[in-house]
Amino acid sequence: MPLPDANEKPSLTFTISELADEFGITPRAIRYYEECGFLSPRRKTPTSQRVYDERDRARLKLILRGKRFGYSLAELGDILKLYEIDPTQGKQIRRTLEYGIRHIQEIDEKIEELQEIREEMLEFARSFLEILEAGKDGKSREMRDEISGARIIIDRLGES
Amino acid sequence: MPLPDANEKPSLTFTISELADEFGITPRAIRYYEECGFLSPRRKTPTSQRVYDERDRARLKLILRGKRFGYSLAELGDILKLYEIDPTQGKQIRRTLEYGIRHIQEIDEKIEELQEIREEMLEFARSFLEILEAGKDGKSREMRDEISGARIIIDRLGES
DNA sequence: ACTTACGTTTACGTTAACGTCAGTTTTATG
DNA sequence: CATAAAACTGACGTTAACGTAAACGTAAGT
Repeated sequence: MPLPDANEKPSLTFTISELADEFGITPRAIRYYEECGFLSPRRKTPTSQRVYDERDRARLKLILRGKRFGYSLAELGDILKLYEIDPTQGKQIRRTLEYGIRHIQEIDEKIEELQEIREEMLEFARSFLEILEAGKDGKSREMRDEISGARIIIDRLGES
Repeated sequence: MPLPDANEKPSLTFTISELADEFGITPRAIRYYEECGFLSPRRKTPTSQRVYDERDRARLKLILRGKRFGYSLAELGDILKLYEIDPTQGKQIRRTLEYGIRHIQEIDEKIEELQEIREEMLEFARSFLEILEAGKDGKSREMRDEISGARIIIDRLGES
């Protein structure tokens, strides 16, 4: 008598609107990503509801993260492929690894650029603030408090 | 007799296609940004050629940089406004400064997120590489060289 | 002055990434 | 079992961000 396997993966699953709510998007968007071939949730019958598992969720998260950094869905397709390859299939392995490394280097460049932008913004805010501080004598008490509050925040931001 | 002012700013100027070439975009795109109100190059007559100066160039650079990080032109509009305000106009100053600070904090969040992604990618590449190394006995000399080359690169990427 | 390359405006075309119905079918619940 | 809530499948609509073509003016070299 085959007992029901107690070792069944408890792997949680999600409905389409659960994921949509969690990530602040619409079900339509999720279906669209499937149209593009980026997701392939299970179904009991070909017409029944989509069942998303952790893996699907992770992929969706990746997609949305990529979008926040300005990647188009087409570009994200390439990145997603990285997570699909079976490394025992020793054929395109080299290309895959190279692509992965290049991708990491791209990320490094983005980080550097962001740090430059950060410095610029900070510089801008500082000079802005200096002008404010120079003319604060004529200002109200309230205004002077605002200014010194901003000074504290900006100084703190300048430390990291 | 007014002499021609020898102190004229040598400020370099650019044509539309000079900028387009430099940044790898089309003149059409640059005109479009002007349509959106993000650029306002000088002209000798209202119908003659556009003359871009350093300031215009800087703004364009900012726009393109923003786009690379996933901002829409609409969002970039807000950021560009930051660079326009006259800080002697002590009215919306507080809002401006607050917006600037918030923007820096957003950048910090993006940097953090990128660092997380970087770690993930690196982790992925490492485990990928380990599988390769595990089965390298049966591989050709050439293949083994590839693998150890990748190992060096990935180890180096893991240090920073 | 002539040509040639570049610039300008106007206006319509295009593509990605969904939004928005409408009509139908599943799934959950009293 | 009924019925309401949620999902499904087309299919067409929309918006941002340009592309592209036509028709014309202008600046620069020969």
